[in-house]
Amino acid sequence: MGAALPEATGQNSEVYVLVRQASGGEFLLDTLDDAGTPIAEPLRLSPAAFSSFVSSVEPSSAAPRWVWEDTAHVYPALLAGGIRVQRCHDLRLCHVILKNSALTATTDLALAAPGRWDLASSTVNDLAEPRATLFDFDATSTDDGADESALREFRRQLEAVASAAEPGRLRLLLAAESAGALIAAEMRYAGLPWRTDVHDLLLTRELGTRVAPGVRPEQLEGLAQRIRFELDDAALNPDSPQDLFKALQRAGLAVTSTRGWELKKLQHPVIEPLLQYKKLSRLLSANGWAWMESWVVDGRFHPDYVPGGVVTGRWATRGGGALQLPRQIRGAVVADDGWKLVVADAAQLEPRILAALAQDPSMARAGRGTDLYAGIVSSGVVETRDHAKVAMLGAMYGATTGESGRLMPRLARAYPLAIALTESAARAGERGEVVTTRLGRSSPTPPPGWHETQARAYDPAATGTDERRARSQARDWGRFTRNFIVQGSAAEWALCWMAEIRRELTALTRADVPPAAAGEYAAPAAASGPPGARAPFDSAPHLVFFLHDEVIVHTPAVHADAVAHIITTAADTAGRLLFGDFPVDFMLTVATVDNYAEAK
DNA sequence: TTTATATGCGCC
DNA sequence: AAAAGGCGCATATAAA
Repeated sequence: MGAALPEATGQNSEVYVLVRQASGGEFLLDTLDDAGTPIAEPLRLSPAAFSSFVSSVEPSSAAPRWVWEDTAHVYPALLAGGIRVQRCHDLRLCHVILKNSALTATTDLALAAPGRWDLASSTVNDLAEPRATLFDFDATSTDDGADESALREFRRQLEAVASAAEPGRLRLLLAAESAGALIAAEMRYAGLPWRTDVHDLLLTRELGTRVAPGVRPEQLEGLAQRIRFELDDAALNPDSPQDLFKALQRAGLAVTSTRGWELKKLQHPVIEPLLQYKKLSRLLSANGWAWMESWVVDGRFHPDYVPGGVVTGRWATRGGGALQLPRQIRGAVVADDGWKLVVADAAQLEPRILAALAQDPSMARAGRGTDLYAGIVSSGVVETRDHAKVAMLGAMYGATTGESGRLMPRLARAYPLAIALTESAARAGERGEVVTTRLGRSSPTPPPGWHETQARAYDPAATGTDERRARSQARDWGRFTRNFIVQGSAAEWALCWMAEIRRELTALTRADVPPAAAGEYAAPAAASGPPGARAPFDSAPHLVFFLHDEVIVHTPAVHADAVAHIITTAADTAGRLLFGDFPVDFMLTVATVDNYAEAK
């Protein structure tokens, strides 16, 4: 195992190691400079030798940036061997960004026909099990002659960034997106500590004792009986929207659906038990005992995050619903003995992002050192915090009616730059144009048929219906682009925040764990925590949960204060990375707790 | 019987 | 009064 990495050749240059998997399962490694030029002999390694190689260069400061097609494909196997990497470049995720970005619109990469790099990530199967090889990574060309090899793709990506309008921003975005992929794999591997006994207790208190699948628990059955009595329908199945709708009509209730928010407005003895039934029924079906059985393993919930799964750059999930974990059951998230959860939430993240995007000094000032909505109130813009909040949401989502629409003009007077930015993003969308986030992620083009509908409204023969349809469709897309720049830029801030947290957490305890000697691949030590604790996450603080603007770090109690400090500092760093010296605060609420329900 | 769509509600 | 921007998931129901 004598292959050492060459020294970096300059201050700003980076050493990349492109990792490809050959059809036989062997790994092909190319050491490249930041132009994609080989600077060492390629290596061909067995899977074990590959793990050994990675662990021999990590976590040294001389470790390269690993370049691979799909983090979710390669990284779980390394983690299963107790090996983490510091940095990577996820070709598939970066391809999507560069292909769509307005900043790289004229590059070869953006102009190329769709190929295999445009395929969505395939699903990952078992934890820590690498998937079957999907592509022959030895192949350098496809039938149409296009060279789609990983090396060629990587070079095209480097070239696209280098010739982009804002290469610095894109470099940061690609690094952050790739760090997100590492974090997602690590969080899934480590898992969120989950007490099934506490979960069961919460369920039993709400629903009654546990019953077999398909059987209505006691509390739900009682509510169903009350609903049947109040609607005078002994055979009613409250789980059937159709049946329920008819029964409500028969009882003289003028409803157009069975949605909760519509029922809430009505006065009738059935409403209270019905709303309660819906609430409990949701708990049972979404996060009941069946969910517990299939998603909690050895005291850990393993959320399956999908980085970049949403057009705006937000993450999605695939099974398990980690991004919709209801408040009702957060008490089951309990730190291990001797450990703590540090729960941090970015307060009013999106308005602060908007203030910074628009470089609006007044809005930035409203959020300085305080709750931003309170700051808007104390500036005399509106009377209450609720009004401030609903007005801001309206500005970012495009409300035109209701209370939110009424308050908007006052917001526009107080914060002209911020509101002008949201309006200009909306107008761009209405014209069918693309908008771009702070770091360079661009919105998709309107859906098929959109332009045709717009064109039809300008035809001399256009009817009123044509015009109304076109106007409504244009406004819909304008609301999307208006929100895109804020939500997408907030997602970028969150990625930078998490990447900083991860980096600093690693540094915090690195001294505790001596790096393996070069060429020696140490088997992971036996886990010291509960059965579900997995090395290397059984001894050091690590991220376990992410929810758009919120993170949870599971940490040995002795490190909790240091972790809280790292999280707070990382928020400032993320703000500077995106917005330089523009003076906007990114405030956090940070709580060190034993269980998630205690936070907030 | 299996597969696709609709509904309703959870999260930010 | 209505119910915004982004989603995922379970269940019921319709279609194949």
